[in-house]
Amino acid sequence: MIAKAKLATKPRKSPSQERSRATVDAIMQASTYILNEVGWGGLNTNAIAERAGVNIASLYQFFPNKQAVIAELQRRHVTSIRADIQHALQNISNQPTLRVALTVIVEMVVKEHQSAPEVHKAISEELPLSQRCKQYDQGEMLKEMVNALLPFMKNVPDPQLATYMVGISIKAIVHQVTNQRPELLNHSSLVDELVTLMERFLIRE
Amino acid sequence: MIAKAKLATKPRKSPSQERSRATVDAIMQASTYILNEVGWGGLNTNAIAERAGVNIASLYQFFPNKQAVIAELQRRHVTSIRADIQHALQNISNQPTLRVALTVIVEMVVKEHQSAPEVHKAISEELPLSQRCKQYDQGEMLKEMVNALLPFMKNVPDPQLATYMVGISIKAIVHQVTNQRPELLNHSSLVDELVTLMERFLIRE
Amino acid sequence: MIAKAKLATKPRKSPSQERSRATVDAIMQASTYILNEVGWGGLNTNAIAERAGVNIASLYQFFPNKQAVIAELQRRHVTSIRADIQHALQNISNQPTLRVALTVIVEMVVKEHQSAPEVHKAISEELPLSQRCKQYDQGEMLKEMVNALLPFMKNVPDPQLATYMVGISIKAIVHQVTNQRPELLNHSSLVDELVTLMERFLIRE
Amino acid sequence: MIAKAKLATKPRKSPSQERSRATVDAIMQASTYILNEVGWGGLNTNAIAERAGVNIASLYQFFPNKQAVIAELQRRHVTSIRADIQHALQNISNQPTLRVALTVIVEMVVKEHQSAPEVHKAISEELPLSQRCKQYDQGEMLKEMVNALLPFMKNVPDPQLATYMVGISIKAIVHQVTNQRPELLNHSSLVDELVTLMERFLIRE
DNA sequence: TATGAATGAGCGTTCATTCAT
DNA sequence: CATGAATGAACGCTCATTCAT
Repeated sequence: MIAKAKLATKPRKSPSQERSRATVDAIMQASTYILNEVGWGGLNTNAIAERAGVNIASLYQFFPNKQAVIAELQRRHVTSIRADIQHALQNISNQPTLRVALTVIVEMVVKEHQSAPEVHKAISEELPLSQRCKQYDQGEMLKEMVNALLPFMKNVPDPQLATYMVGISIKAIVHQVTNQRPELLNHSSLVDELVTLMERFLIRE
Repeated sequence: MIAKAKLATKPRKSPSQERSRATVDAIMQASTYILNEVGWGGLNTNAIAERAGVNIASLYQFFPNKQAVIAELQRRHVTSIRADIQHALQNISNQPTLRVALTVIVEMVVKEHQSAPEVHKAISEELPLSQRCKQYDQGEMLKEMVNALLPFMKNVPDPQLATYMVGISIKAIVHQVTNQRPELLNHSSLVDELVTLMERFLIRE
Repeated sequence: MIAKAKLATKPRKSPSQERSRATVDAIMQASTYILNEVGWGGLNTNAIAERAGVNIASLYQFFPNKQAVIAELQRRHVTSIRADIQHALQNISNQPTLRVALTVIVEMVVKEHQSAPEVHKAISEELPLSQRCKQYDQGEMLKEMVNALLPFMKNVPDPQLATYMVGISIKAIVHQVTNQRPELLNHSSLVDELVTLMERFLIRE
Repeated sequence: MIAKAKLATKPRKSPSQERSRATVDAIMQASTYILNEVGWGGLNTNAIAERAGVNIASLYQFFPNKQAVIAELQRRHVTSIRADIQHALQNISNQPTLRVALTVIVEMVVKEHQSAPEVHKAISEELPLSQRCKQYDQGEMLKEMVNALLPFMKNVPDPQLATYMVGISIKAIVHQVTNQRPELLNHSSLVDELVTLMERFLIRE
């Protein structure tokens, strides 16, 4: 018997009282802990509740189902970095040179990975892609990035495509480096090289 | 109680007769099917056996546990593309220009994604990273790529790092495009642009 | 592949409400029933839960595994008779003659076998010895028995050994008689003869 | 669902050929090994066959089912010691004194435990009693023992009962000592004391 | 409302036994 | 007939979720 289901992922009620918020926070923290220490296979609602120190029935008073817990986990992470992202993107156009603009972007992505590395790692490495919130990976920033970078480009036949490629590359490289060779992030040469990779691609002379 | 365990993932018995090889093949095929149609969450040994049309106990005569089934799935995929990879890598140095060499590499990666796209997608998008075989993601090809590309580079301060970055970028972009915008692969412009991205990074004049 | 494993046998949760105590009791009762009616081979957790009228998952909320159920079964039986044993042992020294003292002991053992005969039979005949709780067979009472009987002995070269032998004999005879020829227990001659066997061994004139 | 079944326990065919005998022997040896090293819980036909180095289907050509394997194991053990037992029993009446006669019996029982200690331990400690062949525990020797010992008894009100008790005691003590304190068997005092226990019970002056 | 208890459905795995070459 | 393969029926145990106090 093979079946697939879609469930509501909205939190059941907004934690208005302090007590409630603490409970939800504990659930989020516990979920992150388990994802990192045990992995996706160990992430079950009973374990989350136990680790969080809340009763399993309480968990279900704040979340309609397991999916909602996972969704909230991602929503929180996205929210926590969205401000940074927005801020960075808006500043890009004001930068004097492409090099500076790209540096801003790269550093933003790095920051994104370092702000809550466990959460990020848990989400990006343990959650099967089918469990991911659309918003999470999907760069809404793409359009904004295109607009921001367009003025700097020279001889780029398809700016949209180029931006797409640039976005993917930056994310992928920063992600891999963060998880496989974090020591490289300390040497500025990585950021430099990343910026160079993009710069030479977007300005072709 | 939170615990993590590692199990042997080697096949239990290698099928010697043809009948059993068919059984194992059916298991592999069924696993792939389920990963694609239902996702990681629906991949359980009973479902695999049922879909494969074999008894669950037969599955366990050839695989000591579920992990081993998953591992074999990955092993087979890696094996099936390793030949192509080896061949491509050995030919790189013989290419006249960097542009041609890079094109060979990119096309190899594209081929890798297209040879068994469902398997590849299933493994790379559904399997939590902690379930992946080490060999799978690990680019042994990195060293070889460095050697092959080194003669072509100009003004690259850290060829090792550059190659690492190039490798990640190509994989990431081809992967994302394959899964999100497969129509782009038909227009040669993507490959062209990818090659351009790399070429301008490795030859800086 | 041949392997042996030891698992924790401590109860997982102690039932705090009355409802759950009833559940645990039902599980114990069902286990005893199955051991008696079907035997060790039929003692599986699903059957226990079904017979107890509780959900299988409930069973596992109070017992971490099957072993724990079996262990608890034994623990309860031991506990239920320990009081009698203690009481009897403490009274031995106060008896006027060896004959009376031995009678007390024998009657205690008989009582032990009759207090919960099904449980006792199930445990002692169906449980492979490797499944037994250490405490169960282990006579802690040996030391106490030695001390109690010592003053009565005459010409016994090794009182320790003699007590050991006496203990084994009483248990074995009562056990076998209980299970094979229970009608003998009604005739007081058996107890008499048992006492005589011991008396003549411990007082040699 | 609770059910109980009785199956035929006769070997399917007598191993006439040499090859066959070797196979059966290997199966017996493997069963004993597993019983001792893993216990009753690990004794399954697949494991037996694997350990014996024979195909599982071959096992079922010599034994109709698992019960038959177990039965044969016991039958062989009984057979291997029956000669000794018969011999000893027939000699009892010819002994000059009760003390010598009892010594013969005790030494016979000791020998029985030492002749194939693993087999004996496996059968007596791991096999649930419901798996035992009737013949095994059941002393047919009882009647013979009564007859043999009767001439020596003095003032024993119920010789039948006394013999029954004596038989149980000897077996139980030797068994326990063998398994718990084997070092005691070397000191002759144990046998001496055992004989004394019986002697003073059967001759009351 | 917070909590201990409960549960249906199902998953990973085993085992006694039979089939087919 | 010896062997690899196959299988039905369980069994131990878990998990997402709900009930009841």
